[in-house]
Amino acid sequence: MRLSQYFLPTLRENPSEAQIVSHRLMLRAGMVRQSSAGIYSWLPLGHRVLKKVEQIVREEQDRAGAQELLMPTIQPAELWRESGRYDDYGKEMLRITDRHEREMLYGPTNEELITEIVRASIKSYRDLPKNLYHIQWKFRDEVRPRFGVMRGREFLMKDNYSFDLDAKGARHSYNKMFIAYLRTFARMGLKAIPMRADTGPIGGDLSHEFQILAETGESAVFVDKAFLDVDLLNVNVDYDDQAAVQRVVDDCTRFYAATDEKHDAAQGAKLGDRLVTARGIEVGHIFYFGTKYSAPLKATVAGANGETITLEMGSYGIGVSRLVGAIIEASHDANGIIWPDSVAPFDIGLVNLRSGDAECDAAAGELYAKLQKAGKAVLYDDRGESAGAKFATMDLIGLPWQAVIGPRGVAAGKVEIKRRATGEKLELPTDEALARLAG
RNA sequence: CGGAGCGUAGCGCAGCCCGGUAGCGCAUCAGUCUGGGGGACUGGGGGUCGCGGGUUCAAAUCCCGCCGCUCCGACCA
Repeated sequence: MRLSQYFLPTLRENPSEAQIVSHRLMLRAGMVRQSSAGIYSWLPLGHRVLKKVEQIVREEQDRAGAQELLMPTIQPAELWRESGRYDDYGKEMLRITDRHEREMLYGPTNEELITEIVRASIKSYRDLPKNLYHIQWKFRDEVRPRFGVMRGREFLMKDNYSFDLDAKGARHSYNKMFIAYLRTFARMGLKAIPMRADTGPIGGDLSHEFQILAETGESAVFVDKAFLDVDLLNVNVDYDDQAAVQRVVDDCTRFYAATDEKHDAAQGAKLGDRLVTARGIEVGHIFYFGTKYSAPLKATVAGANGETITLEMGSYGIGVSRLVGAIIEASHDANGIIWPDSVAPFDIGLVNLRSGDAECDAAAGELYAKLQKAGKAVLYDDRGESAGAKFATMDLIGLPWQAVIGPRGVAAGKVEIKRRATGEKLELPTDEALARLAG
């Protein structure tokens, strides 16, 4: 993509409404624009990141055996009356009336809808277990949206729902998601710590939140220092091996870690100076809640002996749009964003320091074509801006690699490449630079 | 939902107290010079001062109402 043609409205100054770093940088880097409180448009650069994050989530869900579907954003109030949550949910739920005066709502979550789908179509114990997910926009009418995309009212969320015959099967479904979550966050360069969590209005008796430690986190968290050394980034296991899966989960929960609501002061005190108090950004939440929805909604199947079995359910959420902000909170410096390779909107930023100069244009154009041919996503800054402006833009938008072509380098047959994360710069002969970047 | 603050050009702000018909920096457009970390100069364009009402000869400025946004707290992926 040529930057001269790309829609990338960067801002030199900080918009006054943005208080935290990820919000400021997303606005400045031209990733999002606010439409109204807590509701954002995703501009091309932000949209690319959102899609990358979404795709990683999708791949790890698929790997763990979940199946993707897509449910609507608008749901009938009727269903929510069946589960009893229509009144429980309160003002956070956006209620809508259609032209026929039917009561509808913009879904804040999908337990009712998925349960209806399953109860209508799954009738036999032989059809279980099932784990179904979708990645869809949700709306929760927060009293006080803030922190940009991290606490919006409209947000993109992956949510899935497991259906099992018994508690043992449900536990395994839960454990698989636990591991899928660790893998998902690790692929985004994030260390998300699983913590025993409050189950909230969704209910249930087994729940973990996945928290990224960051100063701007919304809630206080308490962690055993030893936990910070546990390798959560290289989890790999055969999902069908129930015992092995359980061992991994046990291993990753062996140290104390709790959110504010679940924190046990006495247990924390026992840790002494091993207790770390920090703040966390919640990027995922998993629940096992048994028959909380399947019972009132009558989601049952026939068992082997013709008996009626009420389904055991769990639900699992990942805040996809929130993750984009969370990644920035975890990875930035004074000059801008530092994207982990896996979610970067482009792999390489190619800077032509002297657009309009025949030799520079030719060298940059050639490198641009070759990198693209090698399968790399390249943002080519071919604008007539000054060198400083181009460097500042590249640092701001945080592409993992920068390749710089200028008259000095062209004369010597060299290209300078810079790693955004470390600032390390290397001046290499053109073909070596190409090999390095294309590798 | 309680408390506070702010709405003036795309962004950041001044002007408001003490009424006289709008200004600065950045961005933007044209041109010239520049050219390895948001460069310089010259000349342009862009604002029903959030909306509605009131006071006044005259309102960005004073008064009333509304709307929006932000911050602190209680609540949430």
